[in-house]
Amino acid sequence: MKIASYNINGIRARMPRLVEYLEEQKPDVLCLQELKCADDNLPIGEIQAAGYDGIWHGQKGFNGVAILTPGGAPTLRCIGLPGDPDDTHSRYIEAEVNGVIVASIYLPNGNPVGTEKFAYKLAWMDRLRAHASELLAEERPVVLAGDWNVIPTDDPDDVFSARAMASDALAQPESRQAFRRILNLGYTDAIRARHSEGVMYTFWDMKTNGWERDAGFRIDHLLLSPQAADRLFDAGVDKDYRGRERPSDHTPAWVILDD
DNA sequence: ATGTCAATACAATATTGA
Repeated sequence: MKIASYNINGIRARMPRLVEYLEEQKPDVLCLQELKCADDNLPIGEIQAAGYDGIWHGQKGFNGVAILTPGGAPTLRCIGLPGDPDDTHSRYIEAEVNGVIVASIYLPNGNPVGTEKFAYKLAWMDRLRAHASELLAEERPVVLAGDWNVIPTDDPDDVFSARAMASDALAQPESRQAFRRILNLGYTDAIRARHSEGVMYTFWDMKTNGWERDAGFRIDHLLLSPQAADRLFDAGVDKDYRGRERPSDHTPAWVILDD
């Protein structure tokens, strides 16, 4: 069972990349982030024409998450992260697919540090930790997949330049601690479980010509509950989609679980 | 290294968010 996560950065603008990914990689589950699209404007017909269906939580202009599966939509478990009824951002959707609980997460970016945006990021991560803890109590396979907007370490295998990112919300000690606190509940970072060393970037900035310089970092993660980690067969990053025509600034990351 | 890109409001360019 291949479960992939792809920050698509505008689903309507990226439909060629999305359809190509579905047809070439044939994921059993694809978690999408940054749809930048209202619910009614999602091009579900083209997705269905590619043999997939889905559930989604869109938003006009920015944010938006979805979970796609072949041969019919997955079973929806929840839309929106519990814990703050006033949160209007579409950043969380959760489904069940073949006995596996799968979440598509678009964690707040949090820049610039020191503003309400950074506070929102940390508060959102607190809520995510609380929910992740409740999911663990179910003692079932859980995959928390998405754009976590956290560079886990200063290791060159995680970030092209720790110095360049030192004042960025993605690399702050508070962001990293909040990420570790979720891991420390008992989740496994699937990419590093399978590749303890090696460059595994998932994002290259468009502003700074990051792709051409290989100035990337690792912010798309799939966290596995113990029951999912028991079944971890492989994990990786489909790097070449970042180099294609009109790409997203992210590239997909994935896990394969034993059936 | 202050650059690119998508979406929106608006109606050719500016703003927002990343």
